[in-house]
Amino acid sequence: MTPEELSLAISACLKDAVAAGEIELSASAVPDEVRVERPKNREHGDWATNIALQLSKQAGTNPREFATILSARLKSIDGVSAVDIAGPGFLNITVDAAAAGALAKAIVEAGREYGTTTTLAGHVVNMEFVSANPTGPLHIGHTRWAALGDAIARVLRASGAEVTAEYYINDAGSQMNVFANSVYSRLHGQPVPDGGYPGQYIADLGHDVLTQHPDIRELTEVAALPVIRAAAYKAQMKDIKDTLADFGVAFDVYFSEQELHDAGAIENAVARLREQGHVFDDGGAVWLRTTDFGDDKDRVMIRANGEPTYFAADAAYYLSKKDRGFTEKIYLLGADHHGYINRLKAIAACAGDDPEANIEVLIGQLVSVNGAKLSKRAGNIIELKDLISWLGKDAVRYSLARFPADSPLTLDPDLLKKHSNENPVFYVQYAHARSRGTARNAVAAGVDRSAFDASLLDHATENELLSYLGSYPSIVAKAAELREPHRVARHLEVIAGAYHRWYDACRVAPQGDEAVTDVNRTRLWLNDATSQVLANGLDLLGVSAPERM
RNA sequence: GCGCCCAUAGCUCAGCUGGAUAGAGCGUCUGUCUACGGAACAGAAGGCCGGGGGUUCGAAUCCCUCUGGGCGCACCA
Repeated sequence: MTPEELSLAISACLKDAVAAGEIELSASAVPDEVRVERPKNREHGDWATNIALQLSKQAGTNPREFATILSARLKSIDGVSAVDIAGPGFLNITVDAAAAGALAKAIVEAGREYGTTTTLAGHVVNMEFVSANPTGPLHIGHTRWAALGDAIARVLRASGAEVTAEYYINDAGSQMNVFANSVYSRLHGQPVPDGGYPGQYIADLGHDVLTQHPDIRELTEVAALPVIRAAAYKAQMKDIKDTLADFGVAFDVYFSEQELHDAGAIENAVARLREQGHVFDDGGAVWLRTTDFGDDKDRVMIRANGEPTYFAADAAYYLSKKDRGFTEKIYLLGADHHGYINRLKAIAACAGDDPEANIEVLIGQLVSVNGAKLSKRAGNIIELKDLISWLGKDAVRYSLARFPADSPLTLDPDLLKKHSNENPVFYVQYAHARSRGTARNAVAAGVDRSAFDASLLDHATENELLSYLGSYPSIVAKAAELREPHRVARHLEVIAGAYHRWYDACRVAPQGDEAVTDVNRTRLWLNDATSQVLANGLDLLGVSAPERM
């Protein structure tokens, strides 16, 4: 019995009680699923619900009386062995071992599908993240969004959503000229101009350009710059894509801002928004009246000099997403961009969309290193490439994915550089490796999965492990709904802990020359079910599940 | 000045949107140890959940306020 099945059954009992007139409630007040949770205290049964406390007031009765009526019906649920009323009106439910244990077999049979749901079926999502400017390598500041955004995309897909992961390349602005100028200067052995890009990588890019265009230094500045700009951009973009690939992050679409300009999408966007009645002219500039939709001030789209603003490109880009059929556009931005939320939402509203439903801006706090913010001047910029080579992809991804985006994160570079066991990723990965090792040993000792008797999984540690495996799908669904993949990571740590305790208490393989029994065979099912859940969960975080460590 | 985010164990952080005695990892201390790989397990110490009010059966969680941090307020990109 899974917690989902139990919660559905409880809801059915509630509806029956209402229909029978035992409880006075309107039908709409009865939830379709009654949340059950795992009590911290083992004496409080396997599952507990506070539904009586929540609904008794509406029902015009007191919680304990409500609980008493409901518990009489809950006892008749197949697989429920006891129902107790505790404290102010908690219902503590105990499930018999056979009903709980059946889950082990179900998980193994579901395989990679276990944990996937259809809770977000029908959602067509555009998930934009990273979108780092192509003027330099990815660094630790981008790493959080890469790890988080990719995990969110995976969790959404696991919940049935259709997700396109997208990277917006800001390849149009004046920054690209600054970028080209910087490379040009380094090519000629000159210091980069004021406001240019410092850093060794600029010189390295210069070398790249030089190998492709050996005579580049002979050209005049005017002739050389466009060539440099194109070649350096290409090389830098390749570097970014390679790094992301090493990090296990795959984008479905790399979207070029320049192509928006070239296709006339900016003018088109202005015209469309004007049609909607939200564009006005003032002081020679063209404005979008974003204040109609909660922005602090109206935004310029076309400057008085005729040049479009970055904001205009944003609007055109939004319309592109809309035209491509995405009902939900998710933006993952750093906290330094939180001022964009209102104007992005206003764009959606001006385009005739519902800013509540069709656009979602997720803001993540910036990563700091030893309390200092990251800056080129402070010299504490750490490239993603370096992080991966120091720690490995798995440790980096896991340690960033196990925290919610809105928690400020402080990293210690010394700790980062040493490959330490302090990272819980090893705890989880080890649990997986250990379960695989256990299976290998069991098979070698003649244990197979030819028999399964769920009632034999009656040890306290088995009860605990089964309950955590059982709540895994709802954790994934919750993670998708809230865009919080860290919930999956935390739950994996809980499962790993329960597995290690079970491992210590219950052997799978027979000891010495003992005969193989159904206890061994049934435990192998549970062992393999745990491997499966850990592997499925780690995959959602983009972390590997090793057979050996 | 206005706005958004944050404050929980010595450190890094969870806390399932209001539930039972606030948790984990690391660090410190003590055990398990002829072992299906110990990267493990059991236990101890460590907390006025930043301060103060409020809401109710019940608050780390919701509301108000103060304090202390981070970030943002362009015809830049």
